[in-house]
Amino acid sequence: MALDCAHCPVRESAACAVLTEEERGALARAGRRQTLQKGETLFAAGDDAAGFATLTSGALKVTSFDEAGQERILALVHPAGFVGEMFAPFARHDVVALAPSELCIFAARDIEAAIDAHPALAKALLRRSQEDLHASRHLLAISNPAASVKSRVAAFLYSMAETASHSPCHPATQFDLPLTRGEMAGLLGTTIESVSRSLTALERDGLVTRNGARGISLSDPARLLDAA
Amino acid sequence: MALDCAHCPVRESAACAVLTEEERGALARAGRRQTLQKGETLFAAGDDAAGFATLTSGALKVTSFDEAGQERILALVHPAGFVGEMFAPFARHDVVALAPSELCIFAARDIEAAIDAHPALAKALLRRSQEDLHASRHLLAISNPAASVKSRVAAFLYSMAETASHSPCHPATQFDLPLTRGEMAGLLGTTIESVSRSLTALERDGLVTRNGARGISLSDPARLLDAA
DNA sequence: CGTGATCTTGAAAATTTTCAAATAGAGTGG
DNA sequence: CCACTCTATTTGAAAATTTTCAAGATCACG
Repeated sequence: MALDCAHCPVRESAACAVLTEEERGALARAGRRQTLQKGETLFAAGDDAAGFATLTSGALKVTSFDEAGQERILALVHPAGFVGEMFAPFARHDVVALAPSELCIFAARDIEAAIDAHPALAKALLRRSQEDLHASRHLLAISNPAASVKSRVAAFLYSMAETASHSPCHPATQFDLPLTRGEMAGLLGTTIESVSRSLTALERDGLVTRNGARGISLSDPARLLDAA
Repeated sequence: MALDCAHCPVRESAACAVLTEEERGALARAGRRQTLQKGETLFAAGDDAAGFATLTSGALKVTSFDEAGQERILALVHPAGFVGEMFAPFARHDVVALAPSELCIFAARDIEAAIDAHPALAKALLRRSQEDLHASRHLLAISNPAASVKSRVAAFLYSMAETASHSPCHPATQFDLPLTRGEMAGLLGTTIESVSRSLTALERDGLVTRNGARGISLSDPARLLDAA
């Protein structure tokens, strides 16, 4: 399906927002729209012709598998996020939909041509890449094995509260987790059971209220940050 | 001290290599050379006027501290690497020399002007940022708390063997660790003692030979990757 | 309302950390 | 050049955390 930027929910915030109408139109003609069901794979590690994509709705995970076949989630991608390994000859990680998702996908050569043709796009992608780098380092910090599982879960909940919030400075006090227990375990480097026990403990401490398996309420999100 | 690109050891590989002689000269006049002793801080978290730097020799670490004051190493920077948080209003992490180091440093506004003036520079920085992102995700994968400390140490040694090698595809079989046990622990999210015990165990398994505290020999580096 | 999947809880087993002490190394001043 | 001292590393044993294995409890949905 061709792209229709006029109705794109992330037209203000995605990297392509820096282009003029005409430039964006030209890029849009090169790309196409794709829908993914929960669990479907966008790119698989080893693909040598993987392209690039901007997520317009839904959520993705970037994952790797260790020798034992254990999945580790390396990144979450939210709407307006951009995925694809620029300058790498093939994809090094799997990218899978966490929820029903819509994307604009582009062939590698089209993105490269657009970068060369539109300096503003290169700069916008640089900005986004730096944000991804920061997010990756943040995940590295909150998944520190030296910290207890409980504090890792608490730090993750705080991050999710920030992500769920639409105001930039204040975390949301109520939201639904986009991940299963197993995915949270894969992100934090622990087990389903330990995540579950940590949530129970945080609830017992009065830091969190659970509404079903996915719903989270936080009366004072900041207190999560100094949870043991 | 002013910059002298003609004798720069990374003039072929750093981001500025994509500039013409004249462009690079102009940028060089805006920057200056700085030397750091081991342990000295280049940028500190919270600095609001942190700039940017290309490392020409030595090694740096990018670190954060958790609430308990525990250091976590988020990244290692090698020669030709570029540090500085573009698009962020202040530095979010500390950057400290692991060894005597030399750098070219630039003010934020000069780099921003150069990005706008030279599209090739924006593209080169985008490439480098993507490499940093990949390195960060690789660290996330090898420091997975779900894996045993021994396998994390083994994966780290393999990474260091790749870094130490000057041929792109084959890891070095002999090299010196640039990190103390404490720094390795901070990188892998464990303790000094556990790192030490893991090295002893890997040596007992015949995967590694130690020469003093820092020297490492690997008869078959690839075997490290499936070390339990 | 089943039914399968996801989540929670319990108790034993395993790993890792902590605390304590011994050893090895690097640098210094005699 | 050697003894000394300070730091970094290794090793040991107990304590703590986490994982594993095994059931239950809940939830989403057809």
